[in-house]
Amino acid sequence: MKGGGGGKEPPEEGEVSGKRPKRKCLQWHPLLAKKAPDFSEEEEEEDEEELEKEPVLCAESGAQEGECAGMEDDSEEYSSEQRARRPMNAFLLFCKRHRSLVRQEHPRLDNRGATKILADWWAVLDPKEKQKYTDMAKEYKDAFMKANPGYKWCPATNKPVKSPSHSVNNARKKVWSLPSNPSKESSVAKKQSKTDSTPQLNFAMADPNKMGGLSMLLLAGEHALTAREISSSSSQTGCTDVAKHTGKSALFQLAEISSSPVQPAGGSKNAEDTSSLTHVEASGPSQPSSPDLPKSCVKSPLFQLAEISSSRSQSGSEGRQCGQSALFQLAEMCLASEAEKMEARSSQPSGESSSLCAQHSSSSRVTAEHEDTPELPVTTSSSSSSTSGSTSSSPTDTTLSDLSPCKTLKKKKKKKENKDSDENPTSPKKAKKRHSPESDLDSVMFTIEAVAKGAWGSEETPKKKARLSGSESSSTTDQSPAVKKKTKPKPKKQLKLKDDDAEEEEEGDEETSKLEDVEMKTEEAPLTPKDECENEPDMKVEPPVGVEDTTPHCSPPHPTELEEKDTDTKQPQTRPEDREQEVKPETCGSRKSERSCKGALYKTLVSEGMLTSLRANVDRGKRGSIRGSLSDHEGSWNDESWGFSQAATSNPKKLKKSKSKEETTPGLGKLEEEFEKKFNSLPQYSPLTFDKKSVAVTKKKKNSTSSPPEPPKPCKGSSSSQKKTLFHKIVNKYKHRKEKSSAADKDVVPTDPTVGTESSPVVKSGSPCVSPSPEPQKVLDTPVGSQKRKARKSKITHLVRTADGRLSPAEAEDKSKDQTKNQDEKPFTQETLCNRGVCYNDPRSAEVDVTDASGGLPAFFSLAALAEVAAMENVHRAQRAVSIPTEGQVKDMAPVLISCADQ
DNA sequence: CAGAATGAAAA
DNA sequence: TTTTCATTCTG
Repeated sequence: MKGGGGGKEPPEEGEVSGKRPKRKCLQWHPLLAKKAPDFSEEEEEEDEEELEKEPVLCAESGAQEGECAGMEDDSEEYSSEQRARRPMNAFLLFCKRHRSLVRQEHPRLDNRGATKILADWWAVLDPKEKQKYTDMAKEYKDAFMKANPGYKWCPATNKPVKSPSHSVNNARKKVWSLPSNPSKESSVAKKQSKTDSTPQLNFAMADPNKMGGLSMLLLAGEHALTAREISSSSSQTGCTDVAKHTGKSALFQLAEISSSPVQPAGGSKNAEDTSSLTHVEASGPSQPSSPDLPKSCVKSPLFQLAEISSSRSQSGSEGRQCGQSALFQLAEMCLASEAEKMEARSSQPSGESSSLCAQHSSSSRVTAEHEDTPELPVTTSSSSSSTSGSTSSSPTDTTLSDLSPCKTLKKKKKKKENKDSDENPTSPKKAKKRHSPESDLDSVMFTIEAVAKGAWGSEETPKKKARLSGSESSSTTDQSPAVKKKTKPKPKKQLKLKDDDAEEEEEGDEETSKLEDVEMKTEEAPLTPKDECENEPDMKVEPPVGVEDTTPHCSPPHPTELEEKDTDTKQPQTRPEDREQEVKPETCGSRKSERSCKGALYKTLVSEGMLTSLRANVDRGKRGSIRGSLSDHEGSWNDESWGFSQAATSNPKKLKKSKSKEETTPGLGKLEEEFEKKFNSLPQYSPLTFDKKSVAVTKKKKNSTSSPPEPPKPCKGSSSSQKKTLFHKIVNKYKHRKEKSSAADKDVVPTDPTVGTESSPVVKSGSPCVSPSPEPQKVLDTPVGSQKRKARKSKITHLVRTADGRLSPAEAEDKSKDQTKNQDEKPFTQETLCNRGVCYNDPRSAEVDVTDASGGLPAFFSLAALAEVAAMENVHRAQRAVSIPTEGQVKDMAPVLISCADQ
C-alpha cells in the first residue's frame, strides 16, 4: 500500500514507522499499491489494493510478481507495510462483525467497553456459532498463509533478521495479495509459489482482463483525449485528467469488479454497456481502447468515466472540465448508437460545464440534478437492462445505461449474473424512468459529479440499499427518515448527515429509483445460482442496512418492525443519496482540491453514515436474514473466493477506506472481498439474542442451575422458536460463565433496576428490534471486564481480587462500571427484549430512558412492565420522531412482549 | 498511542 | 509460559 508504485508513499504512513502505522488497514492487498500513489490518503489504500490486483495479474502472467507486483510490493509496499497483517482470529472476526452492533446499542460505550461486551457475547456464543467463526478464521488464515507462505506472526522478531525494510515489509503486506508473497517469500519462501499461485492466479485472471483492458483503454483514451481535450471537447478533456488518474481508475475498476463479488457474470451487462460505451468512445474521442475491451472491460468504460470524473474532481480546474467531460463521455457511451444525439446534447452541457466548469456551475446543476437524481437510479437499472443492444437500443436507454453502469455493473458483477436476461427486464423500466433527454444528461452529469465527489462509494451503497430494500424500500421512503437520522444512535457515523432534513424529498425520488434498481437486482439475483443464496441474503441484508436490525430475530414484533424497517431502510438509502446530494453541493460549491473534494466528500458521506450505515445494516441484515444459512457456505472460499474476492471487491474497499475508521468494511482487496463475503455470511447475532441469553443467564444464575452449557441452538435459525432456544442456550452458557466467575455475580444484578433506561442507546436509529441491547445484560451478568485472560502485566493492576472472591477494589470498580453499564446496558437487556419488539428508535435517549429506567423494570418483566416500557419508548419516539404511531407500536409490541414473556 | 477482548503463533 | 499482534476506535 503504501508504497505503491508510484507514489505510494503517501499512503498511510508510508513506512510508517517501522512497524505498522496502526492504521486500520485491513488486510487489503498490496496489489493495489501501484496505482494510487498520488491519490490521497484515503483512497490510496483502496486504490493500491485495487491496483495491486493489476499487478498481480501481471505477475501471474509472468512470473509472479515480476514487475508489477513484485516490484511494487517488494520495494514499496513491502517496505512500507512490511508484512501483511496477521489474519484475524475467530474472536476478532466476531468482534469485527458485531462491534457495530454493540456500539449501536451502547453508543456511549467506548470501544473497550464494546470489546468487553463482545467478549461476553463471544463467551456466550453457541459453540456452533463460534465454530463458524472459528472455521472462517481458519479458512482465512489458511488462505492467508497460502498467499504468504512464509508469513510469520511475529514480525518484530523477524524484522531484525532480514534487511529491515524488505523482508519485514514483505511479511507485512497484506497477506492476501499474492504478489507480495512471492516477493516476500523470496527471501523466505521459496515454497509458496505454487499454492499461492492458485489464489493469485485467480486474482490475476480476473484482474488482467479487466484491469489491463481498462487501464489500457483508459490510457489510450487519455492520450488521445488529452490532446483533444485541450482543444476543448468536453468529453475529451475528461480524458486528460484521466490519464493522471488512470491508475486510480484502474483501481476503481478493480474495485468495482471486485465488488461484484461473486459472479463474473455481472460482466455481461457490463459488457453490453461497455460495448455501447466503446462505441461511443470510438465515435467520439478516443477510438482506441474501446473495442478491445473484453466484457470485463465493459464495466471499465463506465468506471473509467467515473474515474475520470473523479480524477477531474481531484485535479483542480482541469478536473472540473474533465468531470464534465466525463459526464459527456458517459452520456456518449450510453448513447453510443445515438451518439450523435448525445453529442449534441452533451456539447451543450459540456460547453457550459466545461467552460465554467466548475463547480460553480456544478452547484447550480447539482440542485437541478437533485431533482433528477431519482432518475439516476432508474437509469442505472435501465442500463443493466439493455443487454443486447450494446449500443443501446434507445437513446433513453442509453442514457440510463450510462448512469447505471456504475451501479448496475457492480451489482451485476456481484451476482455474476448473466447479463442479458437480467438486463432485458430492467431495460423497460429504465426507459420509463428516463425523463427527457436533457434530464438524462443531467442525470449523467449528476452521476459523474457524484463520482468525482467520491460519491462512488455512496452510489454503490445506494445500489445496495436499493437492492436490499427492494420492495421494502419502496414503501418506506415516506416514513420518517428524519426520525432515524435524528435519532442516530451512534452519533458518529450514521448521522452526521443529519443536516439533510430537506433532502427527504429527494430521497423519496431516489428511493423510487432505487426501488427500480432493486427490482432489477431481484430479477438478477435469481439468475445467479450460487450467488443466489448469498445474494439473497445480501439483498435482505441490504434492506436492513438502513434499518438496524434485520428483523429476523425479532420475528414477533414484525408488523411494527417492518414498518420501522422500512423507514430505516429508507433512511439509510436516503442518507447516502442525500449525502451525496448534499455533499455534492457543498463540495461542488466549494471544492477544494479535487482530491480533497473527492476524499472529503467521500469521507463525509461515509462518515455521515451512509457507508457505515450501509455496512452496519448490511451486516445486520445478513446476520438477521442470513444468519444460519449463509454462515456455512463458505466452503470454497479459500481459493475460489479469494480469487473472486480479489477480482471483485473494489467497492467495498472504497467504502472501507473512506470509512475505514468507521466501519471498515470492505476494503480489502479481492481477497478481502471474498473474505468479506464470507465474513458477512457469518452469522451475526442480534444483540437480542445475546440479551436474551444474558438475561436468561442472569435468571438462571440466580437459579443456579447447572444446566449444561449446551447451546441450544445458534441463533441463526428462525426467529421465534429460535429465540427461545437461543435464550435457553444463552442462559446455559451464562450459567457456566457465572459459575466460573462465581463470586462476581453479585454485581450483576440481575435485576437491573435500570433496565428501563437503556433503550436509548440502541438508538441506532430505528432499528427495530434488534439492536437493542443484549450486551448490557451480559455485562451485568458477567463481570464485565473479562478477567479471563490473565492479566497482562499492565492489566494486572486492576484485577486485583480479594481472597474472598468478592470483588476486590478493582473488581468493585469493574462492577461499578458494570453497574454503570448496567444502567446503560442492563436496562437494555430487559428492555431490549421489549424493545426488540418495540423497536424503539430513540436515538439516544439514554438519558431519557434512564429516567424511565428509574421506573425500572424488574429484572424480568411482566408483560405489564414491558408494556410500560414500550409505552415509554413510544413516547420517546413520538417525541423524536415521530413517525411511528405510538398506538400502533404498542400493538406491535404486544406480540413481542408476549414472546418475551414466554421466554 | 493505550487499551479492551480472544486467539494463534512464536520465542 | 509469555509475548506479539490481529481489529476497532475512544480518550
